[in-house]
Amino acid sequence: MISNTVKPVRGRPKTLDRDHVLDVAMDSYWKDNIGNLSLNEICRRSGVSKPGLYREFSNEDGLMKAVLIRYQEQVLEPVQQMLNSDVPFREALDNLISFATSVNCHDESPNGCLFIKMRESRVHLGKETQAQIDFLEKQGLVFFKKWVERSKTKGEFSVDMSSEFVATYIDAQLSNASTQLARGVAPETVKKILLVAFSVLE
Amino acid sequence: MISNTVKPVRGRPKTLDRDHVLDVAMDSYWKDNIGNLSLNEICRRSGVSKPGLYREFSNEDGLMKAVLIRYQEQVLEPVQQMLNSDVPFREALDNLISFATSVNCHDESPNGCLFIKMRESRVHLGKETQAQIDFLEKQGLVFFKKWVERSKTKGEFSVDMSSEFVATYIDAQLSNASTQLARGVAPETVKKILLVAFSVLE
DNA sequence: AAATTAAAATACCGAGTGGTACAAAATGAT
DNA sequence: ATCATTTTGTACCACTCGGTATTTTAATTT
Repeated sequence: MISNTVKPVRGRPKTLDRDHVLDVAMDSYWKDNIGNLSLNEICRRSGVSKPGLYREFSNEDGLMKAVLIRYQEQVLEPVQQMLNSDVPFREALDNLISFATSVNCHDESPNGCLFIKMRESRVHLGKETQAQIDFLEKQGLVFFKKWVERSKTKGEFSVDMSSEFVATYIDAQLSNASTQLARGVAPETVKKILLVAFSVLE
Repeated sequence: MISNTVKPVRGRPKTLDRDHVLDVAMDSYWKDNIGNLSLNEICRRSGVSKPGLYREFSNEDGLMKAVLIRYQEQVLEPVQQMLNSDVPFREALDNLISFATSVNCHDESPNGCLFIKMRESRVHLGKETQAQIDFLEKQGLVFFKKWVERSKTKGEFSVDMSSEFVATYIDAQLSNASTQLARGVAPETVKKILLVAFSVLE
């Protein structure tokens, strides 16, 4: 948050609100089809001129990467912190299910996890965005793995599976839930499926 | 397959090979991002002029619907027939896993199920295609449900879940597998995940 | 041979894309 | 007041999209 407080000594004062643009862009990518969502549309929605957007984010790739970083900070990090706390495994798993199936938006529109959504269309995004996706994926898997390992040492997890695989399995099931929510499947149904899929972990 | 044998009495003879266009289109939609794949590109790949394609399929929506129907006939139907046979539940489930994780293409490129891929981007497709997707989805769920019910009466399936939910669960897991394959996850990993996810069904 | 019929492809349409050149505007420094 | 500096937005670029009007070509019928 240091970026917006530094003011240049001379020149026309900046009016572009970086955070506002990122909010609008994040919301847009989240709700609409990423591939069909143009920069023009984001400019329209955020009330920013196209050159202004390019000056701030270089190009579409830069904007998407910035959106992903913001998403990590605002949405993913709290979940990871929850996993890092001393919540018992089963309870943390339930929290995870709640996170994954919570309808996070005030209005209608599709839901799901923006990161997973972008990961699914990874190949068609820019290089910077791809790298950020890969980074978040790797980081997420490491988090899951460490969490499982900690739970094993605490004796809360005794299924005979490698922590690595369990992390992959959880990631897969959460991805599935996100995809289904985005498709419009009822959250209760998604929740039921997650419960059954995770029932093998105890 | 009657469509191509009827020959008009007069006029310039037809040279457009409908099946060839459908093959190319199916392959293209399967491997590439559907949203980024233009009719121009399909014309280029199939060696057909654009008006030719429009004469045959009316528009993009018509082509996609035709592709979906072809996919159902060529890929989905054999699977459903397998489920309709008297194969024991567990064996049929294993077959299903094999189907879902088989790398079906000669060359590199992404894999997965085209139907599931199109279902995921349903909202952005044409009306006819949407209707076809809905039809195939409903039909698939009915198939799964009947299969589970038959297995229950045969005593091969004794888990306490409604056949309806089991059908939904299986559909969800297969969708997940398809999405992962399309994303480039190793088929063996996908297979492992499916095995674990389906282990609750026995 | 002429007329009819149908399918062929070229060449175009308006709209939208990601991206940029450029001049007006707004400030501080001289 | 003028200059230097920075941000602003208009207006444009080449390109691609889905879709079509139009003319040419190849066959049968008369």
